Amino acid sequence: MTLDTMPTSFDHESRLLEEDHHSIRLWLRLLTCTSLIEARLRSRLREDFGTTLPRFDFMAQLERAPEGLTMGELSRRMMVSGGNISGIATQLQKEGLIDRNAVPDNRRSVCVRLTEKGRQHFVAMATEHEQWVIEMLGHLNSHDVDMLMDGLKRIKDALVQGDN
Amino acid sequence: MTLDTMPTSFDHESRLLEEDHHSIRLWLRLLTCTSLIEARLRSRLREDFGTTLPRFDFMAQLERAPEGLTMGELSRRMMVSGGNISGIATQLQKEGLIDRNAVPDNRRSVCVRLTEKGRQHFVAMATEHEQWVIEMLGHLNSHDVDMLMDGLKRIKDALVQGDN
DNA sequence: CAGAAATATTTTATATTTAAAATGTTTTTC
DNA sequence: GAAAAACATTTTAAATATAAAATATTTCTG
Repeated sequence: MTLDTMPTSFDHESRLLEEDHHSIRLWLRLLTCTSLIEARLRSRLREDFGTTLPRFDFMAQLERAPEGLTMGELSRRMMVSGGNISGIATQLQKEGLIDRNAVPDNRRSVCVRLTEKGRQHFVAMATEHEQWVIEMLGHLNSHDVDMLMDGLKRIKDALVQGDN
Repeated sequence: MTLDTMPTSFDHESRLLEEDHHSIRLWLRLLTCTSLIEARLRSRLREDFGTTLPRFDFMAQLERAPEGLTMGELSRRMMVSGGNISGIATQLQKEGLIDRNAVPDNRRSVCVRLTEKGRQHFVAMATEHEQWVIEMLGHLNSHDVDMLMDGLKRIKDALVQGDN
């Protein structure tokens, strides 16, 4: 390295260090917001409905797919392990909120659907759930929401893009 | 309700419904981004260092507080239960990465600190960890980062403000 | 200052989560 | 078409998480 390149090099270095911290700080703030919201939803679901967030999310996925989903598809959409899905499904089935059926053309797969009882149960919870989220995020003006949606989309796209 | 107020009322109604969905969609996107980042950090920590995210976070809190932290303070900062903190501390202490000392003026409290071995171990991990976060978020330009930091701060402040 | 209330941590019991192994099924490859 | 590879789910074992009870200490209150 020559003397006249050093300042430039240093400049890059310090700019890089700043960006490093920006990334970390953004990540920590993202994590804090998510944890705070999650904790509140979790305790409300427990208090008001005696259920858990994973169970609610499981049912939410099924409600959006009336024709049902395979265990693997649920695992991917909820971004949790297959074993986890398996455990939650066993519980919900025991309580008569979902059913598991064979898939005609693939005997490895299992198709999970909400039962009518499960659907009704979910709709009651979802109404409240939506209000809780609005209580927490509804104060943002549409400009802020759009900015956040946009920035987060950029993060999400980059993450699912460069997948590893 | 008179006929001439109906359109306005309907308008409010539909605008409200839209905002509802905006809140839910924002929350889901926030959760997706956090889950994706968390999953990747988790697997890298396991692959490269044979450790877990909670243990890393525990040590990260201590590294930022060289004078040490009480168990309760750790619990609050990490936003997890005291029992959880207690369990992780037992592990890390067994491995010689932290120590627990009495607090002079309050015999109920325990002061946890990184040992020198723990500090060195953490610094090695943190260097890599920072790079992983930069890989995931470093592509954002400073304008996007500022917007996100700002919007997230607004969310965070509202959450810790109206605490329940 | 004695009893009550609050605080800090640990322990216990239970549930959730993950990774990895096990099992069974389907597809690919040679 | 048989063996190998890939896929889908379940089971298992270990770590993590919570709430609630237990223990010990400190502060408050009358």
